[in-house]
Amino acid sequence: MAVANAAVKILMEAPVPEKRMRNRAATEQAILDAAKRLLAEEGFQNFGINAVARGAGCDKQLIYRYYGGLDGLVEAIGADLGSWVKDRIPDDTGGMFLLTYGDLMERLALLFLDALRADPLMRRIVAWEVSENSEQVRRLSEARSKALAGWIERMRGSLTPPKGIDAQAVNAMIFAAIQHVVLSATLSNQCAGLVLKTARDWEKASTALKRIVRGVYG
Amino acid sequence: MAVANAAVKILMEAPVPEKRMRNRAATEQAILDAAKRLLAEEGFQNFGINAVARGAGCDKQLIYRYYGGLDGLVEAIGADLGSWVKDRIPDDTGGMFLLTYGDLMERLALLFLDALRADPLMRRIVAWEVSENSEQVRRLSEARSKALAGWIERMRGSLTPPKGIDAQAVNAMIFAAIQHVVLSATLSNQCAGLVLKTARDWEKASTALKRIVRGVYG
DNA sequence: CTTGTTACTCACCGCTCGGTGACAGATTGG
DNA sequence: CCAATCTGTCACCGAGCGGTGAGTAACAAG
Repeated sequence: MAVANAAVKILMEAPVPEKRMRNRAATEQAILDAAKRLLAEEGFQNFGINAVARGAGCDKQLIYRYYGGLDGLVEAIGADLGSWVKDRIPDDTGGMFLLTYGDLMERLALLFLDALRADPLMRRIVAWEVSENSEQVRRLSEARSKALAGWIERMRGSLTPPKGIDAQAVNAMIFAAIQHVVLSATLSNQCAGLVLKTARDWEKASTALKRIVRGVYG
Repeated sequence: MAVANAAVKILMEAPVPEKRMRNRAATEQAILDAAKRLLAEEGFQNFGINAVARGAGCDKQLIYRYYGGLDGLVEAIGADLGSWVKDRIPDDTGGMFLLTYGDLMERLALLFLDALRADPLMRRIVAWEVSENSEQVRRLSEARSKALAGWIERMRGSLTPPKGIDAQAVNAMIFAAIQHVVLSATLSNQCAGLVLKTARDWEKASTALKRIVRGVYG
């Protein structure tokens, strides 16, 4: 029995020569990558110690040792979110000069829409934020909020909103709309009766978004 | 040991004379109520057969028998959602005549905002919709969508949107904004940097919403 | 080679989950 | 009266979860 098991073990491990080395840094990275991949692909529902360890191909004990458990790992994901800003800032303003606050917000809204559509991890985090209120998700939420605020700040330049308009409240509504539309469409290809499947459908959404922004800021 | 257990059992059951009767209809209702309560209060995360049975004070076997499992129970909740429409339709138009499509949409938006804020079950369902794509939530989502569409239809009357505007897309954005703002605020008292705690804060949100609607529809 | 330290694995714990089969007591029909 | 049916309870299954303590293999220093 023991002999047979040993034989099986050898046979199983033979075609896997690329065995991970004894390398703490690499293992930590593998764990973090697995966590992000798992969260992005499977969502927060089945996100747990066992699943991450399985995904990283190591023992869960290492997650406790290197990250202090799931909480610490989630925090590490949050820290990684800071890089989101850098990746999403285009070098130029898309060939147009942002003369007015309306120009800026229209561009920000469309950029954010596309960025969120293209980023499954960020989408899962947003969904998590509106579904749970644990300490974990609160820190993650804070990191995302900071990253987003920083992104907007860097894009804003010196433009200021028109007087007489509560831009913070209006912008919150606009960004809320984008987030919910993208989340809803990702899972069900529609939002509030509006089908969002083809590029043509999304054009409609963009147009509506522009119209809303322009309606408020001119 | 067995004798001691029996004694304990008698002692524990003694002060509970209000034993539920043998009454299938009442038990079914108790299960459904418990399910709705649980979903509304705890969210979909810990929503399961065991939890519902515990909440209803009966054995989970009865849920399988009477509803055919969790799926059937969720479907029953969805069927119940139809009553949402009736509860949320005010008899009058709030003392104002809805002369324009803008009037209508402003009123609908504000009504929907308040209704969602006041309805924890509906909020949990919306959060569920953007977090999971199981068959369960898809049916629930469909029921909610139908209820909402019917509600809007009955409020709309004979008003039609202005030409040249993709009202369906714009309205989807507006309703998406409301849903996300309410969800986010419920769990974290803020949305996209906008604090939403006091009635004063919510006034700001309402004002912004009105401004957006009026900006589009005049 | 010996001795520690570091990186990593394994076996096991208690618990809850969804799901099922067997059974007990009340009710009803003949 | 017995028998069937309905309502409800209970014990149990395998599986997966988060978490932990003990052990093992690689490496560096002496």
